[in-house]
Amino acid sequence: MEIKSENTEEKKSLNFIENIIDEDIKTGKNSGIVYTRFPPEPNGYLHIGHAKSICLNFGLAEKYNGKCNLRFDDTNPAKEDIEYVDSIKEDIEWLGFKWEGEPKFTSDYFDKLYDFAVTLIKKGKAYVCELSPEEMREYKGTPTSPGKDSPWRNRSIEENLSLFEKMRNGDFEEGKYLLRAKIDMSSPNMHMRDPILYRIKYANHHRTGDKWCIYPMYDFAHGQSDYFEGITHSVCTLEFEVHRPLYDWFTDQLATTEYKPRQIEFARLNLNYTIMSKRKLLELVEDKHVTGWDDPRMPTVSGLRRRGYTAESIRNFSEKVGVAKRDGIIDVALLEHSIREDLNLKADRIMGVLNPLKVIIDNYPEGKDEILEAVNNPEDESKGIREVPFCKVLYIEKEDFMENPPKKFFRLGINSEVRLRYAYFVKCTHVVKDEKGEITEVHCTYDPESKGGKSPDGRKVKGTLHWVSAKHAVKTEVRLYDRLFTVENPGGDKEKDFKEFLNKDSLKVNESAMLEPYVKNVKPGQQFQFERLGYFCVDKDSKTDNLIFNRTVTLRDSWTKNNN
RNA sequence: UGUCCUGUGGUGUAAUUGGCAACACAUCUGAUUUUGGUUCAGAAGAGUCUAAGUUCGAGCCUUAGCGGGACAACCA
Repeated sequence: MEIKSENTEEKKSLNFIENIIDEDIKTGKNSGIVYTRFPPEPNGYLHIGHAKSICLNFGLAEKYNGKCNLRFDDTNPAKEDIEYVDSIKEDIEWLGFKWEGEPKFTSDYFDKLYDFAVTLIKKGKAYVCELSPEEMREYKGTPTSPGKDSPWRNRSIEENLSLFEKMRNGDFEEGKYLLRAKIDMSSPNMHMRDPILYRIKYANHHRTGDKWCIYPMYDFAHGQSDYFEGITHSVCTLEFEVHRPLYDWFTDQLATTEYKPRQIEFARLNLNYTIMSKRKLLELVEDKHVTGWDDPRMPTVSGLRRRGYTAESIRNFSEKVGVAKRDGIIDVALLEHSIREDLNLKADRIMGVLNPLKVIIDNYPEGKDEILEAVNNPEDESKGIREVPFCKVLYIEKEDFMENPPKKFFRLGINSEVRLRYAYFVKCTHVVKDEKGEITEVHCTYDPESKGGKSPDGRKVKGTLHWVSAKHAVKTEVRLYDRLFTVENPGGDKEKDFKEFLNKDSLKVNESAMLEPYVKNVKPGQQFQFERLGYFCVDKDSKTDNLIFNRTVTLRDSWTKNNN
């Protein structure tokens, strides 16, 4: 009793899907197997909402010793493209997940699905309909009023069989005929009102080419694909909830054993100050509001990656947001917390000045250089130290100097003393201004005894500033990103287009930041903390002679936050 | 004038199945600090949408309301 807590790892509460799986395992459903799948349509890039789904599906498989397939839901050749297939694979791998075997494609099952359709026709459960789109709408009814039977609903099985075959053979023009399931036109669930199984589409498919001119609809493909692959838990988002009876209807027709996949719906991820709709993201790309799918302001996986988000931070974030069935909006602050938490431990620190202000140390010998030592990462001693050059003329951040500072300003002001990190204590004596009254030089004296930043006589200073030696500084481009939208829910306004809420200042390019010479041989993708400023990563377009850094996120800042 | 889903601090998720509402983020103090970062200590903030009922006891069960969302693409 007294030692019982030893291995009583406090039980982490399960989400509702895990509860369902636990129950299924307990009752031996589907032989206790857990097999999930992530089924993107290759019509756009993956975003952070997909990342949540990926973490969920692959995570479930890992947790329960199961498997997870990657399956491209490619039943609509008009919208899909191989470019998206490739980016999706790349993103999933980057996130750190491995799908079972080869990637699967719904198009792999076109033959099987066709055969299944024929079987349904033979059972009298499907028919060829020739209602026009307008008529279809009319016959379908509305959510609050029942539909009515199609006049083509009672063709003979032979006729249906022959018409369907002609549809497949390309004997009809596009849109002329449809294959529909015969279910119930008066069902309160619109999806059960004789849903469309196949439509004619003379489009070249990115995998099957011109082999088919009829393509199955989502509802006629998804559950069946799950079934063909042996999926046990088919996790999808809430909007498919109303499709579930249809999912079950088809898989019931297919099932010959005890095995049957089960669809479970959860609430998709929403983030404030951003949009998650693929259509809208595509619009931003096409209208050039951003530079591409991987623009660092985009909530896409590739955008976040370029912005400097780590896979681990995204996985942690997905864990933190949880899984449930109620719709909500997550605060981006949680995402930002996740990346700071990760980078605080991983990113080496360097000093860089975004808005340089020249500092001249009057009592420092002209022409003298010194090499100072700086700690790379105070959170990780194994990262060691590096050398930073120091000399008479330096740059500090403009914001770090005020002629008439308010009382709690710990930084540099006339007659005040601060520490230059890893260097010396300096005291400002006077400033030089240009004709416009702008400060152009800050003159200081330094205390030679305080080398390394240690107070020689126990004297304390409140502020520590980052700085860069002017002579050694590397001028670089730094891209400062801010949220893409100015309002919390840009997609939520029924009157206004979401693009009206675009933040005009979401990108500020600073081409004259000064960085310590350590950055000379950085490579794209490398990440750093610029001390006191934030986390930055080397952009993919960065070149040795033309460095480009992206700001991933600022450091938490309790000073500016409380002062404006 | 329908069907389905869903209502717990500012936000998101819990409460091991009926036992005095917990965790994270955000917020605010204070300490430490060669990053106004990190870390540490602490505070404030919900009585669980409403009403009635069952029960010794309800966030969990029942009923009725109310709020939010989804569904009428030959999209997924």
